[in-house]
Amino acid sequence: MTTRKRKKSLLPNSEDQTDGEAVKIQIQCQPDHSLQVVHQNVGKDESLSPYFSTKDAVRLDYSFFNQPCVQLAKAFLGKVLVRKLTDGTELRGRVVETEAYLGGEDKASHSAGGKRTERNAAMFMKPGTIYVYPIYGIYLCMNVSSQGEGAAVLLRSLEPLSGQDVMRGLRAAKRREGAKILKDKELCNGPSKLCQALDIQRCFDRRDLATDMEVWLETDQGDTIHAGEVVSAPRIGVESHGEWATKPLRFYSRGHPCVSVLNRDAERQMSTQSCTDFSILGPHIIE
DNA sequence: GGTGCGATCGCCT
DNA sequence: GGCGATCGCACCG
Repeated sequence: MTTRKRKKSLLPNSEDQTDGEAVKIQIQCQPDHSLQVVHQNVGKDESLSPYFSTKDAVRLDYSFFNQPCVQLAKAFLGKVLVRKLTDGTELRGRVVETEAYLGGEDKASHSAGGKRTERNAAMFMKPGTIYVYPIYGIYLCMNVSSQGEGAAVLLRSLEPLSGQDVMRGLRAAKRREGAKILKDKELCNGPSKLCQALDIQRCFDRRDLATDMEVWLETDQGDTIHAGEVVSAPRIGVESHGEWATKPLRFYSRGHPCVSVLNRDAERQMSTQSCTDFSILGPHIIE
């Protein structure tokens, strides 16, 4: 068995973003599980947009979001979340950690028991609908509804790919003066952190990730996650919900430095498991 | 690095 | 009136 070490330097840093010229950065998983950093200069006229798909990046539509919750939560891993600010700046981050909230019998879900309120209405809307809600009075979390009544996927962590300096500024605005400068891997390593870093606001609630002009999801050549690299673990912060607290409905990219909380037990268990458990594979995951 | 604790307020009962 | 799908920071080893 080989173990993969991901060096810090693999994370693109702010120097990769040059003034006035877009630089597209990808970290690609190679067939041998190694990683390759790819830089591409993208002229202004060719800047990526929802209406400009290159062979490298393609916007995902309703058909992607219209899949069962657990499957969608895994399928999100490796995809690129893009946030276009009003000044045209595009912030990009690759999804490395998600959680599935199933609704119905899932007691940890805001929509448990089919409970529908003004707050969680987006969870019952069509797959791809964004559900943004405030938590602890001061933070926001971003979910995306999936197939299934009241089911949604919580986006927990991103690997910043471009716009890191803007993200740093957005994050710093919420922190005390004199706080240490955040490293790239600290910009989006938590559900509320990614909302701050990408300027996802409350008003994004109920918007459609498949068609919105300011936020969308892309697939690119670097988004393939190998099944053996996906950790399934209990969700974070739902300890009070009995047996549902222990179900392995959190998914993250193993060994990735941007994951918010590691679960060493789950990682150890999968090391001893056969890699032939195809039941956990999403459609984009290859062996 | 890991752990413990306080902040802070909308939502729901 | 109580709680929470979190975070930052101080403290400890």
